[in-house]
Amino acid sequence: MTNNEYITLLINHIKKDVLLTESDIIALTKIIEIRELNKKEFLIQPNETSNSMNFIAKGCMRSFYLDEDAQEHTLQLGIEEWWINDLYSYLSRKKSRMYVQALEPTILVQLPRLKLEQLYLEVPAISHFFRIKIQNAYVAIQERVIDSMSDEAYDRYKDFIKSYRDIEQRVPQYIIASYLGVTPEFLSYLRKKHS
Amino acid sequence: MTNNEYITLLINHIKKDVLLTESDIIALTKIIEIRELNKKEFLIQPNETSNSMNFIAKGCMRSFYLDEDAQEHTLQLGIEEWWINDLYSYLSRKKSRMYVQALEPTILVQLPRLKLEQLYLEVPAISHFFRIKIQNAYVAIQERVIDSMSDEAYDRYKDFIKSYRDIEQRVPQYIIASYLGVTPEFLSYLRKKHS
DNA sequence: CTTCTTTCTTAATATACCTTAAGTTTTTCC
DNA sequence: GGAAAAACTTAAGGTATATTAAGAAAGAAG
Repeated sequence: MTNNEYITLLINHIKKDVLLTESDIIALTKIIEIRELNKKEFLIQPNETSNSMNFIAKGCMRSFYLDEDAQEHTLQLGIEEWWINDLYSYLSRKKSRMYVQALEPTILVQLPRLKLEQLYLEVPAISHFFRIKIQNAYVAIQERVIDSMSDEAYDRYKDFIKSYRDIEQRVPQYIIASYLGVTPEFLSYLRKKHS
Repeated sequence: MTNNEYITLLINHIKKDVLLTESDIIALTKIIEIRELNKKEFLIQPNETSNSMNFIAKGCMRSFYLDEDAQEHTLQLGIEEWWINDLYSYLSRKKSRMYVQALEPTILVQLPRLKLEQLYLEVPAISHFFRIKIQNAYVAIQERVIDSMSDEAYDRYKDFIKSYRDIEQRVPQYIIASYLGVTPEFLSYLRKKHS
């Protein structure tokens, strides 16, 4: 795929939620940056600040953090046409405590914050689009709090598969375990027991 | 306290984050509604839709939901000068699955959504203020996901006390237990063990 | 194709947390 | 102030999940 095709993917994605005129699209296209990541490469690391919105045009990404015992906890996963970020750092402009990492060779369509905020003034539809996205992110994370309170790990695993059907096949089990908050050994045990 | 004092409390609260002119304050005041709740009374119940932003002028509130086993899970707590809501329902305009309940006799300063959205057009500072609030809510809930992944319940309890120092004394232990995701018996055991 | 590395599984032992039940303390309300 | 209700504690026995360690399978690299 060419860069233009990646940009078209983003534009069609946005058009699912809001109307864009030709001039909106031109203004949007002007601020786009394409970023390629190798497998395992980091987009964001602790103490960096997120300065862009990142649309996955190709590949697979995750965000995670390390606890005091250096255990990984995966917070978010994404594949083609999902957004990935440390939204905390992006919104608050504070330093991230997280890693955002490519799990496969990945191509991102990026919108840098400063230019994007300028664009909001010119193209209200884009502002509206991101308001919706941030609301959805809020809803999703609240869903995650609720799911994580279901103390049966197998129920959480079923919830995970429901929300991430397409992703489950593409990421290693140990990352799913770190998303669910169990050890890989226990996830392996659960999968055997219920199959 | 009189209604005017409750309104002043809200205005001063907003002024901590954004500048308000006299005419902004007048426009804001026009849309305000005061709501009194008895102890244990519900502001929101499942299948209702949240249609206002709710500022606690006096009292103590919580939001919680019931899981399939009818267990309560407390998601948010708040006292004077905190906001309480099912922000999911408010933002998405969908039916809530949660309860929002007064834990003490409570007085809310409410801003109804339709009028508030009109006000955003007239008074950008108010729009800006709520953008900040919703970003903060996002940050807080992400914090909560991260905290809830610390699998040592006593660590979560210490985190809870750090973020809710003023609230801990005012709410029953069993609600704290339902916030932490443990049984009241186990919380009681932990408190004894670590004291 | 072969070797090295990463990921996944199995199983034994250990522990955090739950369930139940009963007793105690605190709060509510007439 | 006293009775009833609500909240808190204690303890015994049970279950879900962690830890450790070792081997098997799958993937990456030369």
